[in-house]
Order: sequence, then structure tokens, then C-alpha cells
Amino acid sequence: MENKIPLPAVARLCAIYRLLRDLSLQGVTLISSSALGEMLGVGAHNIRKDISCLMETEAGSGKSGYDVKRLKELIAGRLGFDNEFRACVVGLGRLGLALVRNERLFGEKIRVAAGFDSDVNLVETIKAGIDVYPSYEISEVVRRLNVELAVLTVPAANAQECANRLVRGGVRGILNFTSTVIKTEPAVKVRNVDLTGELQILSALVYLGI
Amino acid sequence: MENKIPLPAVARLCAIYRLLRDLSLQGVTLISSSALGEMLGVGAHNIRKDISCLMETEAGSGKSGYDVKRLKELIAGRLGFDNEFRACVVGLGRLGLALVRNERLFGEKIRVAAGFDSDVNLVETIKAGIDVYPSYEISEVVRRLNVELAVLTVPAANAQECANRLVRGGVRGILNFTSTVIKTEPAVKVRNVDLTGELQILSALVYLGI
DNA sequence: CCGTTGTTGTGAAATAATTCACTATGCTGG
DNA sequence: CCAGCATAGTGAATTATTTCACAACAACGG
Repeated sequence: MENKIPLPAVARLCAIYRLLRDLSLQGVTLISSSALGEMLGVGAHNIRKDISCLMETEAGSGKSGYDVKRLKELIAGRLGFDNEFRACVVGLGRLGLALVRNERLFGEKIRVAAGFDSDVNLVETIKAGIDVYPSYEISEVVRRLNVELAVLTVPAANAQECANRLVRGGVRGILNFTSTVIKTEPAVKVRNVDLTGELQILSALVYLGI
Repeated sequence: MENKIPLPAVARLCAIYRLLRDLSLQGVTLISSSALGEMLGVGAHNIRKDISCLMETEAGSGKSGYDVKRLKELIAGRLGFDNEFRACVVGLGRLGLALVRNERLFGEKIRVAAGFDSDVNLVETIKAGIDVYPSYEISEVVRRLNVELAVLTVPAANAQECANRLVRGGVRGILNFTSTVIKTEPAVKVRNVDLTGELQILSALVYLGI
């Protein structure tokens, strides 16, 4: 229990965390596993199992369910949400800009410290209020600003090169929106979000009836 | 073998398909499972296993590897990529527009037949060349145009209502970019792409060292 | 004070997915 | 024509994940 949390469980715990944050703002103080499961579209078993992965102490007491505030803190502590992360966005095209402007993408603990693009004079980015640097400065700027996470939204042809620069600058995680598979040393975590593929997968699932 | 393809295999097969399409354009005619695996970042075993899921006839012959054209057609046939799908985009904010303008998102077989937004007079959408309708007409337009897939990029508060309208119009698959979990009858496939969550998950993975 | 109810936590079973090991086969070079 | 080799296909083993079943426990009502 102490050490390993299965990857799907990490993903669900993140969702639980965000849900708890919202509930907390609404003034909810207690919540049951079945209610959480209902809201997240997964079984109550699953919720309990996930939560049990990160417990050294008990989180829920007796009948009432989980204490929202306490569970939130438990997840945050175990998954590192208390640490501040600095992030950058590489590629300020339509998608990159849309992500930057979506304040919810970067929670209160993740700050956009820099943007990179081949075209530095983008009006939109100035409006978004982030500092923009040319792509060839990625390594240097990333290292100087201690950026640890990167969002990669460049054309496929440039993806690997930008990734190399990011890694050289010391980035530890890359959220890859490119349709390319990028290769890095294993210490750098890459998470692929393949928008192109998702619709195709959906059409296949519809066609097959899952 | 005939019937069920595991969901992760479907996702990988879609990726293989797109790769094959690119290879085909480059004039490659033969490819081995190990080369495919290398390019996609998965093991050769995995590739072979996935492909074996959709075979009634053999796809690769002897030494040379797979015939690119034939394998592409095999996947297309089995996963329904020959059928034309009509799609719509609900919510033409920054993200919705970015997706619409990304021609690669909608492959040659998926056509954007309509867009919906509360504000119909968006200049950008006119430039994008799609017909825009007000949100309250979703059900009717979707049914009239025979739209089967929907991309949902509205604010969380409107997500469930839009989904209901889509379903009422006869949509069979929804790609949900909302951070809400939407509930539908089980015949409608929903695929969630939680951009908000992805960065958080990445930060957790980095923090935990996977 | 005690049964009843609704809840968590968790070991164990079941299911799903990946990885492996091996056979068969066609291609290639000599 | 034959030996050697690189490859696909696949049943079996392994691993991962989900689901289940139930024990333990706190609150509540009478």
C-alpha cells in the first residue's frame, strides 16, 4: 500500500481531488464512496480501492462517509499537489493558445512560466499575459526558470526536436498533443493526448458497438 | 478472434492505421511488426497480437512483414473506416474552434456537418466554413443532417443538457472535452478527454516517479 | 443497552491485458 | 536446392486491474 499506486488509480484520484475541491466550495463536508462513484461514473468499490492505496491513516470514519477536507488533503499530500510546478507551453498555435487561455487547465498549483513559438510577436499571447520566447531558446529558458512540465502543441515535424530541447533544459514531464510518438530518456514522463486519434477511436467504437 | 477486440487494442489499431496511411504516401509497401512497434512506442508482440484480433485471412506473409496497403485496408474494413461519418461540434469557444480548424482531427471519412453555439454570429466560424446553428436547435439539426458523432466543448454547466439534446437527435458517439461526467443511455458511446486532468495526472506521475 | 443500518477497508476471486515462447513459413544467398 | 534467417501468428503464462464479499465499526432509534 505504501508504495505503488496503479496508473489508472492515479488518474481517478486526480478526478476525485478536483471533485472534492468543488464540493468543498459548495460547503459539502461529508461524502460517501457511492456518491463519489455516482458523480464520477465509476463503481463505489473502485473509489474505495483507490483511496485505500494512499492511506497510512484512515480517511473515512464509520457511517458518515469521507470528510471532504481531510480526503482532499490526503490526496494532495500523496500525489504532490501541494508542490508548485512551473509549466511551459511550446507551440502557440490555435490549440496551444486555447489551452493557455483555459485557466482551469493549470490548477492553482501549476503556473505557466513561459511560452515558446517560432513567431514571438503573437498578439494573442500578449493578451494572455505570458512571456513568449523563440523556440531556439527553449533549453536555456526552461533551465533558468526551473520549468518542470511542458505542454507540447507544435506541428508533428518539430515535435521530437522541441522535446529534445525541453529535456536538455531539465523538464521532467511532457504533455504531448502531437500525433508523433516522442522518444525521451525514461526518467522524463510523457503523456500522450492524441486528439486526432480520439475521434477515430470513437467512430470505431460506435461502429463495433464497443 | 472473430468478435471482440479489446479496447486498448482498438486504440492502438487506430494509431497503426494512421501510421500506415503516412507510410503509404511515402511509398513504403512493406513493414514489419517490429518497425511498427518502434514507431509507435510499443512492443512488436503487442502489434502482432492486435493485428491478429482482426484477421480471418492472413495479413503478413513469411519474412517480409506486412503489406502496407493490405493491412491498411484490413484495419479500415474491420473498424469501419470506410463508412462516412458525419460529426458536429458543440461549443465554438477557443477549444472548439481550434479543433474545427485542425483538419487532421477529422480524417477524410469524418465530415463536420454542423457547429452549435449560443452565439451564432462568430466571425471565426464563418471563416472556418461550417454552418453554425444555435444550441437550442441541436436535436432537430442533428437528426435532419444524420449526424452520428459529436464533439462537446461547452462549459461544464451546459454539458449534460447539450448531451441530452444530442442523444435525442440520434447521435451515437460523443467526444466529451468537458470536465463533467455526462450520463447517457448505454447505447451512446462517450469518450472523455479531460484536458484539465491530464496536466494534473502528469504532475502526479512526475512527483511519484510513475 | 442493543439491534439495525449504512459505511469503510481489504483480502480474495475474477477478469482483462500484456508479455512470452515457440512453431511454421517464406525469403535470401550461395 | 538447401541452410540459415527474419518474420508472423498464437496458445500459454504472467501481470495488472477491477470486482466482489465480507468483517469491522460508528451512528441512530427505540
